[in-house]
Amino acid sequence: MKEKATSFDIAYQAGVSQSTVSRALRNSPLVNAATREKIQAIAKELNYKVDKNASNLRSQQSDTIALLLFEDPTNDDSAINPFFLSMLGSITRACAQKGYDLLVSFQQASNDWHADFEDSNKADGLILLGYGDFVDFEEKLVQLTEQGTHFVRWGAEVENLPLVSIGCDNFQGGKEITEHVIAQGYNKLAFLGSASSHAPEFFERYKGHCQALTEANLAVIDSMQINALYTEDAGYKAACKLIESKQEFDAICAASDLIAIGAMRALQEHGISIPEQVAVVGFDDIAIASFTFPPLTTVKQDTKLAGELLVDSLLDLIAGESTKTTQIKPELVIRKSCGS
Amino acid sequence: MKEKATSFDIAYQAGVSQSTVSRALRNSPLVNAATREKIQAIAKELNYKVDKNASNLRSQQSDTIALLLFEDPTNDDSAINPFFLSMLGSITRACAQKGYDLLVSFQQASNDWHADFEDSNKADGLILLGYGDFVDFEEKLVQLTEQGTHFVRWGAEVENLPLVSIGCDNFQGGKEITEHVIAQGYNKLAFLGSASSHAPEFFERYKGHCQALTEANLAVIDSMQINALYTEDAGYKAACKLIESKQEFDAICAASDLIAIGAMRALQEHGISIPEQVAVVGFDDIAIASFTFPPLTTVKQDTKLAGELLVDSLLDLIAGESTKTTQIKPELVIRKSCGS
DNA sequence: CTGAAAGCGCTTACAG
DNA sequence: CTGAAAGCGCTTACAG
Repeated sequence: MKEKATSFDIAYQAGVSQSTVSRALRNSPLVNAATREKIQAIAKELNYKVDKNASNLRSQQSDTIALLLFEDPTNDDSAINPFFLSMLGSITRACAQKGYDLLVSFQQASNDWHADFEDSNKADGLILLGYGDFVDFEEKLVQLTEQGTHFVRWGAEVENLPLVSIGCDNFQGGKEITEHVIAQGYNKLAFLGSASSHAPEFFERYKGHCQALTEANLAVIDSMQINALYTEDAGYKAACKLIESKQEFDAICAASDLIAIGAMRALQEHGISIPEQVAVVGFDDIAIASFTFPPLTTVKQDTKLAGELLVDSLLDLIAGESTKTTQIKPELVIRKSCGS
Repeated sequence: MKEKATSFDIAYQAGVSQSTVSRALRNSPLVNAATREKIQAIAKELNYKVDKNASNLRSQQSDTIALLLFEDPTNDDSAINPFFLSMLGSITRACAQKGYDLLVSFQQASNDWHADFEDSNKADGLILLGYGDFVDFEEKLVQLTEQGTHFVRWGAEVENLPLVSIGCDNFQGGKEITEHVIAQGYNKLAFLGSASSHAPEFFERYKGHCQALTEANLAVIDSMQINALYTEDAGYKAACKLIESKQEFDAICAASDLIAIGAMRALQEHGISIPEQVAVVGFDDIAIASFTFPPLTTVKQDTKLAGELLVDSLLDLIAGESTKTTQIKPELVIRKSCGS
């Protein structure tokens, strides 16, 4: 391995000062065009790259964003939730487009994550992504805000907290899909998914669900809401519980696609046909949803748009401009798991 | 926002020198236990974090790995290949376990990527991931090697090149699944996927496929191999081409799950039943594979293991130790798309 | 066990 | 348009 060239080496070869090299390499208009070209040619020849550590140290910015992905700690070793994986993909792209590097890091909600990347100057700002018990989070988010850390998060809006969030209009999504289910002629609907402020997204979806029920003059029955968090397995178990409860139901609204897929598995094992006997709908529109049998009717959250909004908002924040919390419009995706 | 504390602030408060602070914070045994604790307490109170740019600059290492993901440029804006997304997930986890940060970056094969991250000292080493025209790559890989860059790549081994690669035994995988297809009673097999050194993984799978054919005394018919690269759409088109060619076939071996899924769509549109009239098998075992209809028989590449091997090998390289190219054993996953 | 000092490789006022 | 110099915040010989 050759020794790495520094700006001094280039300066020496070009017969100019190191300052001029630095300027030329950053296309400063303060430098003579001919000199600049000469310097850049030498830099290329020497395979010179600016040392990011040095330049970041000096300029106190890193052109890097850190993405903190919070994982369900119960879900220790299996695959990442496909929805977040998809978000990760779109955020990566959005960063690349803006010329930012992306540092990806998994976190447990319990960790000391709230004061790491930006404080250590490795990143100019943070994107927070992931489900998790929101109540546990809240305190740390407040702390982040107080420290003046630049960050945005994916998720439901939080009252009384000046956080910048990008999220889906979960209430509206939950309402629309429930309306669709009802319009298909089903009227004994169960909801699979937690409904508490610990999981605000699910809670909002549930509230939308209830609203649609009420507007259709259907009763909201507490025992028809069964807790389930995040995973296919949780959906499977919740559906089994529902079946065992002997309550009558002809439709399942799941708080996520993964839960819906687990519920479908439970129904199929019990010989219940979808959608003839029981309709199933999900939420997210992960890639898998179009390949289930029958294909899953669901609510699409546009991850591409979400990734772009997240990155754009964060960059605004870093630039000292103001941004606002934005909600993405959910979009009904009708396939075969609910009615014709 | 409070001013960020530096090691000098801590030194001042603790009544020691800045050198001692630096030592204490890195748990150097050279420092008195009581002093160390005092310093660490103050650091915590001040919310002090070591400035990574400064420490990296000084120590010339970053504890960061860069993951370069090469994308099929034809596939400009759609989702990332689910297989690579899954690899990304497992690499992220593996890095976290080793205490390394992960910088993720999308690249076009044509870019000047081969001399960026490590040379700019943002990362200690690189992981290269992605399909792409391998012939175009080769030259850059040679260059990387010459520069002494630490890197490992996911993919087929390359003859005559001293690269560290982690890959699947594609030949063996292609052979085994073809044997399975034949064992199910099919004997007019088509192969959907490119078969040239531009896509070495697919090529190896095809060679394994041919080997199995030959061992079963079945003829290898060139026109039964149809080019297709990476996407579901490519698989769809290739299958249509096969159907239009009027050749008789009773099984499709696809070079990847995505291609297989596209092929299934084409068959279904033509009213051909799977697996009764035509069997379909894939390669990769992406998450979607178990949800297709019928569920896809395929070859699993263990992405979790792959991610760990990739990271471990790279860290060995960075540490100056030797590593070797490793092949992961493919594993047959039998579902319903091929025989009972 | 501790401190004074050098230096990692840049960027950026400042002076010309 | 260019150069000499300071300094970003650490780590690490060196000396004690």
